[in-house]
Amino acid sequence: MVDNKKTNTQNEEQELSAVFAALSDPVRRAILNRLGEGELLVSQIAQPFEISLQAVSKHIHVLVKAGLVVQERTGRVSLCRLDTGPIYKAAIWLNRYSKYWQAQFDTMAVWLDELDKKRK
Amino acid sequence: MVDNKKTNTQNEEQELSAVFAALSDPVRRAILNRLGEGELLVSQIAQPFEISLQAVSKHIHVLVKAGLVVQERTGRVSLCRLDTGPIYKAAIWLNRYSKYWQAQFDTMAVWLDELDKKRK
DNA sequence: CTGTCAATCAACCATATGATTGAATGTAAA
DNA sequence: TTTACATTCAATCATATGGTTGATTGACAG
Repeated sequence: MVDNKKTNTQNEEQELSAVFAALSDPVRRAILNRLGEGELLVSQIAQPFEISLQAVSKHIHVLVKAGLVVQERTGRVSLCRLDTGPIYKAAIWLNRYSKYWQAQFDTMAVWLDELDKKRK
Repeated sequence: MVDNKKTNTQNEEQELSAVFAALSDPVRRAILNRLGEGELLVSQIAQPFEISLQAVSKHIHVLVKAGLVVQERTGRVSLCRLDTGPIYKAAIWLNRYSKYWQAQFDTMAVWLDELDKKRK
């Protein structure tokens, strides 16, 4: 098996790109939010959206390819659930900027307040 | 000033989309990495890349639009530095999945080990 | 002034993305 | 064994993205 450090790094880079790209779409983030509350069928995921079922199915596929969602087909339905392994890596990458977070901590505090207000 | 809760949420969503989209490109992540070590001119940022200066300039512009980089033009040069405020929001968003992190903590530990090995 | 140089603007191109509609697949129910 | 239903596949379309090259802007040096 040919697999050196450089190749690994490239794979990590690609994986990171796929995760961030998957998270860059509001529909996909909404799907992840709903899956955070429990497993759902494709049709259940699609229900609240105004776009077609096929479009939602494609979004789910993007999430699966990025490793954020696992799909398990039993019979004619397909259960989807979170698989947040790769999100670790994204979070870890973001954490490398933590020293800057400290410097601008007030900004974050303000934003957290706003977020709390919205959730009431 | 017309600005209701729904509009705010949409703005937050768009901002989050812009941040994640900006982070989804390996060149832009590399730029952020380098800026993490200090301020740099556009030409200095472009130097290690094989793509054209114009392409790098466009990448920087994407980072500026996402609010991750601030560009300050003095004379004919343009200093770039990190502005990680919006990264807070991305990190906070990711943290909503922290309960899943706990469940799969072993996976993260393994990945962190690999990361350490790479940095040696 | 005039030429040089950092950076951006502009036009263009190839490919990727997100959506649609219609057909196909395959399981469950009648 | 039909029929209905959940999901995916396929073809198509409009727009976004990332790259190129060439022209433009605007500050500094000779």
